[in-house]
Formats: sequence, structure tokens, C-alpha cells
Amino acid sequence: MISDGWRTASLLALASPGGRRALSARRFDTRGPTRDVTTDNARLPTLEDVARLAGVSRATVSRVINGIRNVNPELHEVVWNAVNATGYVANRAARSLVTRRTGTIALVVSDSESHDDDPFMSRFFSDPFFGRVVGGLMSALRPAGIQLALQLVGADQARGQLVGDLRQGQADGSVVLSLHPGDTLPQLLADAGLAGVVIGRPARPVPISHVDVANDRGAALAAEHLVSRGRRRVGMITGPIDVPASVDRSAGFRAAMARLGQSFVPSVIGNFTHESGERGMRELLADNPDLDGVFVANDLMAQGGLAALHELGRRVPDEIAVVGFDDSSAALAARPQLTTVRQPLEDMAAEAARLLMAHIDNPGRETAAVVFEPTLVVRASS
Amino acid sequence: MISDGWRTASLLALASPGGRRALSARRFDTRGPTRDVTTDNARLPTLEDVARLAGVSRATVSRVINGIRNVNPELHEVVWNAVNATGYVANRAARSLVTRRTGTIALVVSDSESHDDDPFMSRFFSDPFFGRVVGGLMSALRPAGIQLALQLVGADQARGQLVGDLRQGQADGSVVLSLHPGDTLPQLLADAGLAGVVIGRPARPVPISHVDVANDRGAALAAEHLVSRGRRRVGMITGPIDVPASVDRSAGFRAAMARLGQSFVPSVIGNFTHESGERGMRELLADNPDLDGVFVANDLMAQGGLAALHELGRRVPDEIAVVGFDDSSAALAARPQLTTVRQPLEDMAAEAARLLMAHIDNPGRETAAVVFEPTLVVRASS
DNA sequence: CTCGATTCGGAGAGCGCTCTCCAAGGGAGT
DNA sequence: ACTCCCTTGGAGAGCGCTCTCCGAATCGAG
Repeated sequence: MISDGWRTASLLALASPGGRRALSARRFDTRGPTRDVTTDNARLPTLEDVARLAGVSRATVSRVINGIRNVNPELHEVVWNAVNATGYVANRAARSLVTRRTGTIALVVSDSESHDDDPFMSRFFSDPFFGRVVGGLMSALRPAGIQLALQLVGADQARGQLVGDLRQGQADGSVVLSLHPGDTLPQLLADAGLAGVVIGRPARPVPISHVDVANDRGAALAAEHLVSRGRRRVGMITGPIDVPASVDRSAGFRAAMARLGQSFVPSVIGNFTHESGERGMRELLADNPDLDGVFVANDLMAQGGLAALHELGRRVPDEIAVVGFDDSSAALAARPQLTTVRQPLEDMAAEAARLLMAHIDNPGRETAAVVFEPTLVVRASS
Repeated sequence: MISDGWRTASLLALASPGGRRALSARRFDTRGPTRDVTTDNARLPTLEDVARLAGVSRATVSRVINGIRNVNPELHEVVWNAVNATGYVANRAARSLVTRRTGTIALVVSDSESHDDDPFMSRFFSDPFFGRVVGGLMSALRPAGIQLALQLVGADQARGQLVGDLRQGQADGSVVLSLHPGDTLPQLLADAGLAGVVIGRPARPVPISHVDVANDRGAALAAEHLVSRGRRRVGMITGPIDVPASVDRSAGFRAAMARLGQSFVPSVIGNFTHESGERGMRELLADNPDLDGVFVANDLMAQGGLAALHELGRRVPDEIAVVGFDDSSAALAARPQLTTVRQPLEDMAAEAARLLMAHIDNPGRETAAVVFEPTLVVRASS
């Protein structure tokens, strides 16, 4: 069907830069002076170019590239050769336009109450948390050829804007990282019928998929570890009582300790800051001077607790053992280094990405909650 | 080929809302079962819809929206009303296709030697650095309606891939954050003629714009501060000698100390890690026991240095003052908290974004280097 | 009152891709 | 041998937008 002569001819045509350049130049002449011709002389190859070189139609090249349906294996190879020869890469915008997919998902970092920029940034990016999430997302997204777009939303007004943009197709879906319990964003997303996956359980039940770590099981690991270290009088510094993760950690720890024989766990409530850990530890010891172990609901507070312990002259871990939660940078920075519960964040993020992709591919899919098991990282503080 | 009858029929169908819906439904019926019709019934308004509602042509609406040329003010308002009434938002893909702009810039985090994922992630995301950069970029990009896409590149092979994707128009340009001196990426970008701005001076001169902090001036600030605190025997722990920032800090510190009357500054070389700071401090004091001040080229090493000092029983800052560089999370975590030199990262990132946008708008623009002034953050260690 | 200059808005041609039709060819069944 | 089906590949119609033409309308000047 396809004559060798023709195919050769087309190859020759492509091989001669003159012809191409002329075509290209003419096209851009019509665009007026705003466009600098010098930057465009290297016009990118299109499907058409590949098709011509391969001696087939656009449709066939498209089929080969997208790996669909039935294409003669022989042609298949011819096409791929042409693709490689031209250095063709599909134009995202064009593809997007017709498929109605952007090939992008948004990582939405949502802070309900963005005061200044400062607390927002530092609380969130200050530790490996964000990096681990990004890494995990990437590991799942890259093989699928999907881009990650970063969106930071603070004020509520920005929230509505975001949903609008998302609806319009800025992204096919979003992974939400909420800094505040009871964030309205998950609900907004659900209401708008947008594909989304939340990392961390939302405070109120929302019809949206999420991935989470078994905070209660993590706390239980801490309890088991402390008891296995011979600690019999164990206390706890909890996080805020309106944060789901915090609630689960406290409940899980109490339940595990009860199971292990300590029915009452003296506790004080902190707010996840270094300072509140310091204060919490002082309070806790003031009321219960004979404690020999403390579980602290996050590393930052645990670090503060260690500082307090140091000033109080209590030796760690000899006199009193401390276990944190998160395995953040604070755990390594603390002296002694902190035994802590680690969330498999990379895995969680990767799962979030996969879940999101599943929702995107199948909008009717019902929401799911995937819960991961934490692990204990033993260091010098226990 | 296509009968006029058919064409007329479809036009009529388009004119009547009912017909449109029917057409639309038919279109999606043919897409097979993968597409859930319920999610598509809320088809997004197009320019065409707005134009029809406003009683003008697509072209006019487009002109109004893009704020160009001469449109009758009266019509202008009519069009905007129609836009608001329909809730129209321009389709990025379609616009992209014709403008050849994606409205996206890539934040490329490049690590020349990505061993495992671990050092990559932790070194980079472990501190506010990344967050501050992202925040700064966003502040400049959001007003311009430009998206930020995250790209992590490790292996060299990924580097080539990235350049390919970038060329093809994944993004209009990129801001490069290189973790390793002598990264090839800036050069690759320059060679490919892609718009790019590097944060931090590249090790070798590359024809690409960059923003940087005046590392030498920052070191001078540290020197002036130490001297003003009455320190007369000051030493230094430097960073690796192949990192430009490190070289500038050392040179700047030496020059400033010479100017202030201390012609020789005892130094040891570190590698920016906590451990090397610890070791460096011991070495430095072993050779120069009478030092009363030390400038350390980054906070992590300074933190290590403080730990060594603590173990050696030297009181900080009474007996010996320590000044770090970066104002990272380590500075706050250190005991005592670290006096350190802070880079105006947000401003630098914002400037990088503006510079990049300028390059995008004007491809012929010549490259620029913008250097920012650091500030000194005084805390308890000096 | 006519003519050129100028302003304004519409028509329509693409941007590069996907995917539905449809035609052509080849193999198997009757 | 003929029909029918199945496989394969081409033609071409859009996706929603921008922007160049060009025609119409308005205005001022001669």
C-alpha cells in the first residue's frame, strides 16, 4: 500500500532542515512581532511530523503512542522509530483539551487559619513531613506521567477560588494536606464532586477518601515498648483534644497501658508545641514525681519535655524514659535522641496518589479509608 | 461531503439549550462506560456560552476577558455580566494550546547524586528552607495566575528527561534549586534555551539568571557581631571548599576579621553535617584552646559544635560565642539557641519568580544576577 | 454631501491531539 | 467460490481558545 518511494520521500523531506524551517517561519510571520522568531526556529515535532516520517496517519501514531488497540507490530516499530528520530513528545495542552484530563494533580496544603505567613510555613515545612509526602506522591505519580502542582490555601476566600479553579480543570484531582482539624476543604471538595483524597482522617466524617496511620496502634507500640523497658509508672502528654490524630493516640495509649496492667495514666494536655511540652512535663512531674516513663503525643513536645527534664536534673532514660511520635527532625535534634513512633508517610502518600488516580479513572468509585501501621524507632531516650 | 442539512441541524441544535444538552449527552454516551455521565451533566460554560448570553461573538468575549484592544465600554460590562452569570472560567488547556504558554512554572529540586531517597529528602526538606522558597515563589506567582509544579530530579538520566518535558512545554520555565555544587542542570537548561532561574550561584559560570544572598556580607555581619561582643580570638568552621556559598562565607569572614583587626582566623573544614561540626569544634579547640568566638558556616554544624562545647565543659556564650548561618530549624533547636545569619529567602524566591516571568515574556532578555543582603539574628549563643 | 480615516466586532482558521466512523483487506465458514 | 466478519489504518470532526483578517459603522474634513 505504502510505496517505498513515498516513504523515502517523506524521510528526505524531514531530513532537510530548509523545508521545515521555511514552513515554520511562515507560520510565525503571521503571529506578529510579539513572538521572537529566534526562539521558535526549533519548532517542536508534532504528531503530524511523526506520522509523515513513519508514513502513516496521525491516528495510527496516536494509537501506537497511547498503546491502544490493534496496530500491526511492524508498523508499531516503524512508528516508534519515527518518534525517537524526531524526539517527539506529546503536547500536553492539546491532549488535555480533548481528553479533558490535565495529567496534573494538585497537592493542596490547607491552613484554615493562616495568620501571617510565618506560622503556616514553619509549622508545616519545618520538618521532613512535607518532603516525605512529596516523595511518596512522586513515586506513585511519576510512573503514571502525572504532574504535581502545589497549591497553598490559607484564607477561606482562597478556598472557594481553589474549588473553582479545580472544577475548571486546573487539576484532575487533589491530595489534601490539612493543617487544621475541621478544615472545611474536604467537605467543599466532596460537595463539588471533585476527586480528592485527604491525608489524615478528617475531624468530621466527610464523604471523601482518606489515608491515615493507625494512631492508636502507634500509641500502643509506645506503651508496649515502655513496659518492656520495665517502666511501671507511665504518664502522658497529649495533643489538643480536637485533633483526631491526637485523640486516637491518647485513647490508644490508655487502652494499651490498661491491657498491660497500668489502669490509670496521668496526663496533661499540650498543643503540639515545644513550649507546651516543656510546660506539660513540669506539670506532669509536679503532680506525679515518681513517673519513670512518659509518652508524648508528638516529637516537638517530647523535645520540650526533654529540655524540662534536663533542667529538673532527671536523667533520661535512666530515671525516666521518653517516647515521642512522628519521627520528625526534632526527634534527631533532641538530646538524647528520641525514641519515637514513625508513620509510613511515603507509603501513605503513594497510596493517596493511587487512590486518587482510581477516583479519577472511575468517578463513581466509592470512597475508601486506608489505614497504615506505624513502627517504633528506638533511640536513646528510652 | 457533509450535507448542509446536517450542518444546519446541528447549528439549530446548538442554538437551543435543550438541543445542546441532548448533543452533549449523546457525545458522552459514545465515550463508553468509563465516563460517568452524572459527573458531566454540569458541563462547564465555554466562551461560546458566554458570547451567546452576552449577544456577542466569541472574539469579543475573548478580547474583554484578556483586556486587550478596543471594546466598547458598554459591551464590556455586558460581557462581564455574562461571565459572572455563567461562572465562566477559561479553559487552561485550550488557551495553552494556542498561546503556547502553560501558565505553569516548574520548581525543580535537583540532586546530582541521589543515593537512596533518604539523604535527598532529609537534607532538603528537613528545614524551613523549602517552605520559605515555596512561599516566596507563590507570593509572586499567584497574582500572575501562574501555577507551581514540583519536579524532583535525581539521577542524570532523569535530568535529560526533564529537559525534554520542559522543552515540550510542561512548563514555561523553571526555578532551579540545586542541592549539589556543579550540578549540570543549569547548563542543560541554558543549552536548551529554556527559561530558567537558579536560586544560589552555580559553581561554574552558566549563562542563566540567578538570585543569591551575599554570603560574604553575611559572614561579615557575623564577624562584626562577634567583635562587637568583645571577642578577640575568633575561629571558624567552614563548609566544603567546592561549594560557592561556602567559599564566599569563608572569604567574607576572613576579610571582615582582618578589617576588624584580627589578621589570622584559625579554621577547620567541615562538610555541613552535624557530626562534622562536632568534630570540627574539637579540632579547632585542640589547636587553639584560647578561642572566645567561633563562626560556623551553617547551623547544623554549629549545633554540632555547641554539643561538643557542652561536652568539653565550655560555657556558651560566656567563655565562647558561636554564630551560625542559615537560620534553619537547627538554630532554634540548638541549646543555647543560635545566633545566625538569615537569608531573605522569601524575597529571593519571589525575585526568582519575577525574573523568570520576565525571561518568559521576553526570551531575548539577558541574564541577570540579583544578590540579596542577609541579616543577623541574634540569639543566646553569642 | 461625499470620501477617506478610523474604530469596532464578527467570521473563521487554526493550535495539536484523540477517537469515531468508515473503508479496505484478509481469513474462515458455508 | 462467495459471503461475512474481523482486523487494521485513514479521514476528519471536533476539544475551547486566540487572533488575524475583513466588513460595517461612525466620524470628521473637504
